[in-house]
Amino acid sequence: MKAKITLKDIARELEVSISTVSKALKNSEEISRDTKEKVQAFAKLYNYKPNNIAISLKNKRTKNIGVVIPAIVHHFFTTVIRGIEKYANAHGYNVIVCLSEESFDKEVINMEMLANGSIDGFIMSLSSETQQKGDYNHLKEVTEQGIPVVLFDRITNEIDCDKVVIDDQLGAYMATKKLIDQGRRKIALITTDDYLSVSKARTQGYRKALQESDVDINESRILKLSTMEMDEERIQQFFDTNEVDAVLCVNEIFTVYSMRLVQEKGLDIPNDISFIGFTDGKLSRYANPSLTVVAQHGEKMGEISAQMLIDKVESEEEEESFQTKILEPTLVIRNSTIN
Amino acid sequence: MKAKITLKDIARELEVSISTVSKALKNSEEISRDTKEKVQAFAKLYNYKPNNIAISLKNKRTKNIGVVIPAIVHHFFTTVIRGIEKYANAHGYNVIVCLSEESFDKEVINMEMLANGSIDGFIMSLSSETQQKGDYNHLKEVTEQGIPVVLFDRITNEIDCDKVVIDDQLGAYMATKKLIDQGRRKIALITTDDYLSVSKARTQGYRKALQESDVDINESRILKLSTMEMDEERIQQFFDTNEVDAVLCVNEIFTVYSMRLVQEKGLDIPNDISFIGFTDGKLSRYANPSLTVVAQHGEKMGEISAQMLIDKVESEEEEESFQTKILEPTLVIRNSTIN
DNA sequence: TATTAACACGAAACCGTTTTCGTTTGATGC
DNA sequence: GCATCAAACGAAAACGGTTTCGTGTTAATA
Repeated sequence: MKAKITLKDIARELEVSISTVSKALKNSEEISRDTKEKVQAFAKLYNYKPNNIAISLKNKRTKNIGVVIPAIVHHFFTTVIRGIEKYANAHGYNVIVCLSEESFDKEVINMEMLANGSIDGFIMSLSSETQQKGDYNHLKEVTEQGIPVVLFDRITNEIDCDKVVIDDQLGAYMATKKLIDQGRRKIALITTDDYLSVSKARTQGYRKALQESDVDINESRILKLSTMEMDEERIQQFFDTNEVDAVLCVNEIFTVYSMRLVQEKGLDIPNDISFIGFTDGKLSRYANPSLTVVAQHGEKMGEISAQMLIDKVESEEEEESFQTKILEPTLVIRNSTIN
Repeated sequence: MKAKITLKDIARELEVSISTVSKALKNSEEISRDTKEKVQAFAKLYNYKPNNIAISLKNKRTKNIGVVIPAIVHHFFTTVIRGIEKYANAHGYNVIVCLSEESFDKEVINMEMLANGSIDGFIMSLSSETQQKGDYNHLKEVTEQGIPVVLFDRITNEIDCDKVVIDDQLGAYMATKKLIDQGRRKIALITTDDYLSVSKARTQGYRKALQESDVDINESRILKLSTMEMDEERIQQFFDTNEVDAVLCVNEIFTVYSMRLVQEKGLDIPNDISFIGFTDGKLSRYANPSLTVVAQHGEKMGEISAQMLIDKVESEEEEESFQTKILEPTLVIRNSTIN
C-alpha cells in the first residue's frame, strides 16, 4: 500500500521548500527551468495529485454540488440528476445526492449536513411534507449564509433564489385541450393534494381548459391521492363510481395503473377512453398501449439548474438577482389517445 | 448575509483561546462549568456548526462515500443507490454519485477525481466498456492507496476487494426451469454480450437448466444485444425468424418491448408464449400483462454494499480479508407466465 | 512556610495546500 | 567599488478545526 504523496514529501526528497514545489507544479515564472523540470518529473513519477480537501479548505470552494430531492425511484428525478451530473461533471463539479424521501425532517438534516462546508451550492426539489407544512426556514438559513440555491420542479415563492420549472399549468392545459378536441367531455383528473406546487398548477391548467371550452367541471371527476403511496383501492373505487371517457394523470404510475383497471373492465384504449400522463419515462414508452404524455424534459431541467447554480457559485458579484426559468412542456402523442 | 461563524470568532468574542472554545463545545472535563456554559450558549445563539472540510483535513476522513455506476435511468441501479443512501445516511455518511455512462474513460476520470481526498471509499459497478476492455488499473491504483472498494453486480475477479452480487446463474436457472416445468421447450434468451459478468452468468444458468432437463440448446434462440441501446430492429427480426414459446430476458426493457412485439403478432401472453425478465421494477409491475421476474433485490444490495464499505472504512485493522456476498434471487410470479 | 497536586486554560503543532512577502545571490550600471 | 535590480527560492501565514503539552493559579498538604 503506497500512501498518497504530498507536497511536503516531494520537498523533502528534492531538498527544496514546499512553496517551491507548489510553484514549480503550477509552472510559475518564479522558478527556474531546472527546478521545475526536476519537480514535475518527480511528481509525475510518484503520481502526485493534490489533495482536494486541503484545496477546498484553502479557497473555500469544494467543487461539489448538493442535490436534495424527494425520491430517486421516479423517472423524472432520475433524468434531472442525469442532466445535473452531465453539466456539473463537464465543469469539474461532483454531485452529492441526498434523498429526503418526502420527509421534512430528512430534508432539513441533509441540508444541514451539506451546508457545513461540503458543497458550494444546492439544487433541490421540495419534499411533499415541506410543501405541506410551508416551513422553509432551512432554505432561508442557507441562502442567508450566502450559499446559492436553485429550486426545480417543486418550488416555493417564499424563497428568493433561482428556479427552474416547466409550465405545469400549460402542460395540463395542452393535454386537456387535446382530449376535448377529440370529443371527450367526461375528463377525469387523477392528481395529488394541492399543497404540491406542481399538482396545483396542473389542476389549474385542467380547469382552465375545460372552462374555455365550456365543458362543465364535475368535481367528482377529480381524484386527489397521496404522493407517498399508490392507493390502488381508491383508484379502483374511482373508476367504479365515475363514468369517464378520458383521464389525465399527473404521473406515470397513476396512468399505467389506471389503464390496466379500465382494460380489465373491458374498455378499449383509446377508443372507449383516452389517457394522458405526465413524465416521458420508460413506463410510458413501453406501456400497452404506449402512453401519450406531457414531457417534462427532466434532463434539460437538470442541466439548466446546474448551469444556473454554477454561474452563481462562480460569479464574484454580490448582486442579488434571481431568475425563474420556465420550460415549455411538450405533448408526446402515442397510442393512449386517438390518432 | 450572515457568514458562518468559526471557533476563532467565538474565541475573540468571549476573550478565551480557540482551544478552550473547542474543548468547551466538546464538553471536555478540562474546562470549568462556567466557561463551558458561556461558550455553548454563545455557540447556540450564533448557530455555530463546525466546518466539515477542516475536520476532514484534520482526521483524514471525509464521511463521504463515492458511488460510481454506469447509469441511473435503470431501475436496478436506482434501487441500489437508495439502499446505499439509506444505510450511509443512517451512519453519518454522504453519498457522492458519479455516472460512468458505460464509458471506461468516464469511469477512470470520476474515480481519480474522487480518490484525491473527496471520499473514504468506493462502491461501484463496472461500466460495460471496462468489462469489455478488461482494464482494471484504475481500481488497482485506488486499492493500493488503501482506499476501500466494494464492487456490486458488475464485478471482476481481477481485483481483491469486497463484492456483492446476486447469484445470476441461479436466477436464470430458476427462471428457465420454471418455463420448462410449464412445458415450454423452445425457450429464447435475450441477453447482452458475454463480457458483461452478469450476462455471462445468466447465460450459463439458462444453459444449465436446459441441459439438466435434456432440452436441446438451439443457439439461434440466443440473442445478444448491446448494453447501450435498444436495438428494436434486431429484436423484431429475431421474433420474425424464430419460433419460441417462452422468453427469458436479462432486463426489463428487453422484456417489455418483446412482449409488445409478440402481442402485435396476435400471440397471447402467457398462453401462447411466456415471458420472464430480470429486475423487479415498475416496468415489470405495471406492464400488461404484469411480468414474472427474477428479483435482484437492489435496495438490499445497496445496503449491504454500504455496510461492508463502512465497516472497512471504520476498522483500524490492516488485515486484508475480503468477502464476496452472494444474494439469492427471488422469482416473482405474475401474469406473463402461466399460473 | 515550602511543596505539591488539581484545576483551568493557552500555545502551538498539525492536516495539505496557496500565496504573499521577504531574502540571498550574482549581474549590471555608473 | 558601490548601489540597484532581477532571478530564484524560502519562511510563514492562512484556511478551521483537534489535540498534546505545557503553565499559571489556587488550595491542600507536610
